[in-house]
Amino acid sequence: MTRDLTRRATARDVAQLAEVSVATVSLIANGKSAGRVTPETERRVRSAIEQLDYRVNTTASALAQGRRDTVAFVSPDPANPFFAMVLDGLVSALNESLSLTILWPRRGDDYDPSTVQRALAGDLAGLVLAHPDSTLLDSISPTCPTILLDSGQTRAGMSSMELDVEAAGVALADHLVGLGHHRVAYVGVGRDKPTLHHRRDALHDQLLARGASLSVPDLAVSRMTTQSALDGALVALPDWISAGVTAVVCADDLLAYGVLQAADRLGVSVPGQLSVAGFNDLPYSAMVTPSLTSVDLSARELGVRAGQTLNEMLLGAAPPASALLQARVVARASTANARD
Amino acid sequence: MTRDLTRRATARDVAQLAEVSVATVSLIANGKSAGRVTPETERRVRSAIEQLDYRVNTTASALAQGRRDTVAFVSPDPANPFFAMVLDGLVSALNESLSLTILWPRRGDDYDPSTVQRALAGDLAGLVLAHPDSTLLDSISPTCPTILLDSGQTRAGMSSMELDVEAAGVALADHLVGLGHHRVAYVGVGRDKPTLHHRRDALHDQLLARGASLSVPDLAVSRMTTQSALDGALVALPDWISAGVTAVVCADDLLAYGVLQAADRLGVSVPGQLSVAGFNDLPYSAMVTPSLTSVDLSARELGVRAGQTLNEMLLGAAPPASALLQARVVARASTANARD
DNA sequence: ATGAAAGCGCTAACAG
DNA sequence: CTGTTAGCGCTTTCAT
Repeated sequence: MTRDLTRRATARDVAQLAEVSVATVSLIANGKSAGRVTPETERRVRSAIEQLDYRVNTTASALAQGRRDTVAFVSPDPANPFFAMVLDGLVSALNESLSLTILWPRRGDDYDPSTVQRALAGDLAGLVLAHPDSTLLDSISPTCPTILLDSGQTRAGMSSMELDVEAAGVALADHLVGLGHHRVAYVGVGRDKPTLHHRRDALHDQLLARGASLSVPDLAVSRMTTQSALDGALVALPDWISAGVTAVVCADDLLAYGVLQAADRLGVSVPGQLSVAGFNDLPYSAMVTPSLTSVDLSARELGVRAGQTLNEMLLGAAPPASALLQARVVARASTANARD
Repeated sequence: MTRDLTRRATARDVAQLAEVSVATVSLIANGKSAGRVTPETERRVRSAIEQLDYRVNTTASALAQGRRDTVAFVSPDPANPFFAMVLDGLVSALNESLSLTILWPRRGDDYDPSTVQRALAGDLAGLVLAHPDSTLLDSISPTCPTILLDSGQTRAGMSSMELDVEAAGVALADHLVGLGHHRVAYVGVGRDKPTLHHRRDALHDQLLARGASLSVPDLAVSRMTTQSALDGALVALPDWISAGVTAVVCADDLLAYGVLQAADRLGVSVPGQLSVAGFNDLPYSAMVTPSLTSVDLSARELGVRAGQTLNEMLLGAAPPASALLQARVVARASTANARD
């Protein structure tokens, strides 16, 4: 893209100034001078480095060493705090020497093969795919250690890191049924995301096992946004109420915010008349929506584990078997009992 | 970091297979073959490329061209949605051929010179610094086009992109005084962030001009988090009330959430008894806190503009004068009048 | 202890 | 039209 703005000093410049060879400069610049270079020369070189503000060119260095040092993170939606949390974990866990580049879909809701191809075009040390579509996974073949995050599926040659949706289903069903809820509505997103289906199914199974159920047709909104859920819930809520629904579970807290908002507008009291719960506890849920029950899917932890795993794999460790992360229900203070 | 996992095919491999020279491969792989190569050779080469799953090594390519194609974004806190919004804008605006790498402080609240050094170590096409401390700015010298976001200051050789805090102060003061508020409290963060001081001062000036004022000592919390504001507000709120304060303005919506929460716990009704406002409208504020007034600082737009500016600078345009972005007050439906 | 030299994989003149 | 050649800036044997 750009060439040569205030050209940076090269190792040769330093070598010339310090009157040594580039090899020597290289050694010193990389801290490998231990007992291989006279203190005196070292001093000269360091001074030259400082004087010229020299820094090794990582591109050239990487090429010479045949080394890759960048990990790519691709996620569907930067606006969803879930991915910000994962990213946070990932960045903090990744080895210092690795740098992270992120890719998001240029436009639209979700990323497609071309987004991943953009990533794969660079030569990466590792690749982290958050919530990849199943069709997407079929269309790519990994060229570097690849980690699937919460994809709800596995693929040969890639490691998976899953949220423990089963356990979440158990915990949430326990919680809801324990409060006396039997008729539950579900709000999901109409996309082919295994993890989202999985959340729903796990919950449904557990509800059934406890004599409760998802007793009305799911509300499938088109986008994973609060607005989308608000619009949908404004329409669906009256039906739910008249069908005797006392609790609604959302595939994500973001959707739950919309439902809460709809309830507010329609004069449905939460949690008095209707309990609202969501998967994926967001950082604001606790502070802002005291009436919301969330299932903490440990998004940040997901990122941390992905980072650690990548560190290990890049050091030569074998790709681990799929890992499963714990989930737990965060029931807020004012969550009330169902009254029917 | 890593070497040689399933070695990728090189241009030479392709050349050998297709029985042409690497130069020809290079031309074709870069779409520069227009009328410079026989359809027949091109076909052979393309087939070889496909067969070997060849992709150009971006590291080598970048080195050969003396080109930099990565832009670094460094921000203090991944958990703050403000930066996620900026990032969103940045990614969507940046030229396709540029890739974005992000850096966050390894630990702690804010980034320091070492974080920026980590960025500068790579050779970057551009650098975007969000909310840099003033001391930090003094300690670095840019080696590539550098853009300061909402830093509240300028530096030679770097361009600045500011939120229009003055206008925000006017709008917010208009709004509050229009509702009858005269005694206002302020919640800030005890850090040396010019932009934050600036927000406060702009508001204060405008309040004074309208016969109102920040009539109690600021609450300066230690971290830019909801929890931090909650803790602080639990202590300060009673004092505010007894001092006749009817509105509180926070340096960020994140803090406002904490104040809202504190009000709830202390039985102070919002907006009946106390109006709460925050700078920097977050995506959830509208949905989740109908009683909060926010000043939309157009964070995403900030990222977009930074991206566009970078695109232009990398194409050779001169660094623009500091740009200023519009702000507007988002007053939610239930914002009530002050009653005193 | 230091330097010379051979690449890393690719691109960009320049020849033919 | 296609191949040859000379680097990009750095690392790394291997001599000296």
